[in-house]
Amino acid sequence: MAHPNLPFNIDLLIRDQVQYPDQNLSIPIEMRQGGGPGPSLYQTLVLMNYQRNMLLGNLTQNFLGFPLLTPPFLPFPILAAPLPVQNSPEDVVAPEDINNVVQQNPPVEDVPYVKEPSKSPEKEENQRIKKPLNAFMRFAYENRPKLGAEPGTRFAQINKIMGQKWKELSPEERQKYVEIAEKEREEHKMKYPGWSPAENYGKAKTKKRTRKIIDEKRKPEKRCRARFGMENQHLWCFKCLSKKRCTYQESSTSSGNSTSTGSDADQFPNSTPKILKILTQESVN
DNA sequence: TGCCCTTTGAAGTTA
DNA sequence: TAACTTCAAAGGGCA
Repeated sequence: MAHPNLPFNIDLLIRDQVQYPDQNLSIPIEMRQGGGPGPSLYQTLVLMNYQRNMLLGNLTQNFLGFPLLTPPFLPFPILAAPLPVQNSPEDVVAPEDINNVVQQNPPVEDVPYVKEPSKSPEKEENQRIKKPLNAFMRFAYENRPKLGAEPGTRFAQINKIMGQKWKELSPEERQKYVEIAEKEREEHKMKYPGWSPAENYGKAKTKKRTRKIIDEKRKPEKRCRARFGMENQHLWCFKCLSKKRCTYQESSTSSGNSTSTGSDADQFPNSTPKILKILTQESVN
């Protein structure tokens, strides 16, 4: 049976692998078809590798019309040539010639490594195209190590210093980083045409920061510090004491038992119309 | 395990 | 067009 998406007969390939098990093909025995139902591991790997190369569009460097299998996708070197679908008998590489053919067609080394799509958030994090660094980020990236901060210094503190140093830069020095950032941005556009930073929305690890800002705008008057004052810290919730988000706020937010009967604007006096919309939607939910 | 801290700026979305 | 939102980097602290 020829696979409909393959330009060669994979079953013939497997058959040939299986027909000459004693001719030192160097294919691990566990990767040969064992006679059971379904494809063998080797067959599966061939298919996976073919699909990968189709995705990469890298079909130029191959032999007998099929890209070579290369690490890290296969734990062993390719030792047999896949066969064209409409192959004649002379097109078939005899098993004893396979190693010669492979030597004349060394595995492609410069195939870019593209990870297979994965459902895991961590792998998605590694796979997504990241935003190019802006001028300040480039400056901070290069100068953080030079700052010589003591081990254990919080990055929040380091970045405060970086922000201060950024402001202290002369226009000429700052322009240098602006130009680097612009160049990188252009290269990024060339490399990923059509990509938009919005594609990463919701994928970054720090995506919740804004929610906290919204929450603080939402009920700034209800935090323990504001409610009871610094002199009454014994009345604060433990989260406020440890400088975390106020327990009182969280409970009043989630329970929805607001005592206010006024308008949305009354409930969230410090909110902009946009934030009000978000907040009122959340209140309904 | 993953959010939080903190900075500036680019680029997107929304009103 | 202004205002707002998200995300780039870094690594320790903390729930």
